[in-house]
Amino acid sequence: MADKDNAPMIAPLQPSETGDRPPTGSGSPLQELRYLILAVQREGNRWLSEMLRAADLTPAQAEVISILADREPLTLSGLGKLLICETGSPSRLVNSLVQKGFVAQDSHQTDRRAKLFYLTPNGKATLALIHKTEEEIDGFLSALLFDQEIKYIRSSLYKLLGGTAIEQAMLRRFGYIQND
Amino acid sequence: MADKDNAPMIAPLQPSETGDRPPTGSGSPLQELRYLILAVQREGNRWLSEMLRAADLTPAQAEVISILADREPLTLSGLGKLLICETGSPSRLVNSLVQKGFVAQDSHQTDRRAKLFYLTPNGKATLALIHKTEEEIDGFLSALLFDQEIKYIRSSLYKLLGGTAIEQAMLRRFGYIQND
DNA sequence: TGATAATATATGACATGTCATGGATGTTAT
DNA sequence: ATAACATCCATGACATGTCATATATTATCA
Repeated sequence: MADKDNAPMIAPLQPSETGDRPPTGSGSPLQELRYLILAVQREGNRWLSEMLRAADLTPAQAEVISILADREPLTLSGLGKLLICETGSPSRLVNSLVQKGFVAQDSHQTDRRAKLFYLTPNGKATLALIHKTEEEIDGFLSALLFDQEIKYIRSSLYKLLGGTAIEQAMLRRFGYIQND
Repeated sequence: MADKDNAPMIAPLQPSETGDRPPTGSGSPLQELRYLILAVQREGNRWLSEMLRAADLTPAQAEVISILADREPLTLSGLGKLLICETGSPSRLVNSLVQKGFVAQDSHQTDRRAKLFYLTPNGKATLALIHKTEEEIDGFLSALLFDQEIKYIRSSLYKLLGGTAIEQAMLRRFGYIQND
């Protein structure tokens, strides 16, 4: 619009709102991939937030409830080794669920430093929406991606996690590692 | 404190730290994919943070500088249409860069609501590290992924963004849309 | 023109994510 | 036993991300 192909030295008088595309294409395909992963994560998180709002849950909180439903009781430390959304010990995240009445705690039998967290009945009640949400996501993904594509992406992305702590969390969560 | 009626019926005598793997495998391959994307994004962001810390920049701040380097001057609104890391108008994000002296602003010629932001010399100086960081990421990705894998992932992930605002941002950033 | 809607920006509010620190408790090595 | 070390947890600090709201300015149109 504002740019003429034969007037490269002259700054546009009415610059387009998002500027001109850089001449060389500053983004390599690899940078594009990096931002693409960011974009999908962000967009997915917004969608998830919206769906979980009906249960007064954030995506991170829903991940905690989901994990507890499968493996309670867990300590903060154990939970931290399973969470993908956050590293370290999820003190505040779990506390927000205690505040909401979805999670309660017991003292640990043999380690007075640790607490054991488990779902309350109200917490378990949120599982209906969480599972419905997960199914909706499954439906969305399987409508857009062939099984073969999913396998390719899965194998490629696992390569990128090679050797990291979060890879261990993924493997613990999805069945390749029994425990720790 | 000890046992409530909603506590698990049988407390494991020696619970493993991360609990037992759920019998049915609660995560479908599609849920695994969802968490995998989250995991890669998180791990990448931590790595990026670490590398950019030498320039006192966060990943989001580096994205702003990168975009401005290619397309300055931009308004907040124009920048917001190009940013992947954040939706809406990045007031606070850009302000943090003004505070650090990496970005300055002019008044817009024809719209008194808008401001035009551009890089200061100090801001341009950070591009050396930003580009070095991007090259390091490119090297990492190309060492682990074949070109064909990158194409597959790219095409699959773009499908997931179909019709969203962030897809427009990706297209504007990476050359499929000239302007707006 | 005048009223209405749309846009650009700023900011409060809230919940993350990440790192660092510190206190309490448990484990290990001597 | 005990001193050194490691682990569990809580919390302060900082920068996001997201949404909602408020204000100023511009665009639209009856």
